[in-house]
Amino acid sequence: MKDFIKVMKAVSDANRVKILKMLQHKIMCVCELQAALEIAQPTVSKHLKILEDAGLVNHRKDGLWVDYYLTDGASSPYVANLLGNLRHWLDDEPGVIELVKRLPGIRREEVCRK
Amino acid sequence: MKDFIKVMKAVSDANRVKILKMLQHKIMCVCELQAALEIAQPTVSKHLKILEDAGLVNHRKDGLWVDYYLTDGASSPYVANLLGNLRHWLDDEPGVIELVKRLPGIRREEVCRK
DNA sequence: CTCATATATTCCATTTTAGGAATATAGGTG
DNA sequence: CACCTATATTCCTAAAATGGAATATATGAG
Repeated sequence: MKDFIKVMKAVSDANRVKILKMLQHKIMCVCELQAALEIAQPTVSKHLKILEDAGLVNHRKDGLWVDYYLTDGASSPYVANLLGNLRHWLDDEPGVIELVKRLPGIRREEVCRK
Repeated sequence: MKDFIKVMKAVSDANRVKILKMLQHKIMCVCELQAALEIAQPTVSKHLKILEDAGLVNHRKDGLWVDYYLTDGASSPYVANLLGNLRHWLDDEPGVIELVKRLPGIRREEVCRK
């Protein structure tokens, strides 16, 4: 029950859902996600931690960057089902369309390093 | 997005999930659900309202009682998918097993009318 | 109409959650 | 080593969620 609720809570926030939808298109580091969502960096990190604790994303270090990507859903049927359905769910959501459209223009070399 | 999140939030609470699992077995009125969950009646009513707003349950009046039952999931693919999967998900959860086992003994004629 | 019962709503307290500013940590460069 | 940058963590505040007591509403009985 706790695992189930942890996963459901993880996808009960618009910014976290947007993160999942973006990661469907490409692996992204924290600063790229931050630039896309236009929220503070610590907020992004905390959302990513919640998603990771739920088994929805994983991370891999690449020098200074930390790349986040969707898991294969092996941690639970809840995760597998959600990640599977989210591949098409919300694709026609205006906020998601807008985000995805801007994704190609968000590259870490330009977005970070202020 | 708002619809999706409303559904996910609705199933992000253990008592609400338990209500859904019980309604898989039989239509129940508020006082039966209250007796099963052992929480205050207003709390049950509020949980039911959240589930109904999300499209997961409906209600029908039967005299003084108000019977709640699972919807057919027609309100959204999120609801349809969740109700479908919840038919088997969490079936081996101790808390759910215990609840379901006690269901036959919870009848409105005995449980209410104090 | 009066009374009793099942449910819904209001109000309040406690807890949880989301967000950001400030700070700490980790890894890279010189 | 010192310094810079990306990320994580801590601390704090505001908003939202949960739960119950008190109250309101609705339906049925007499």
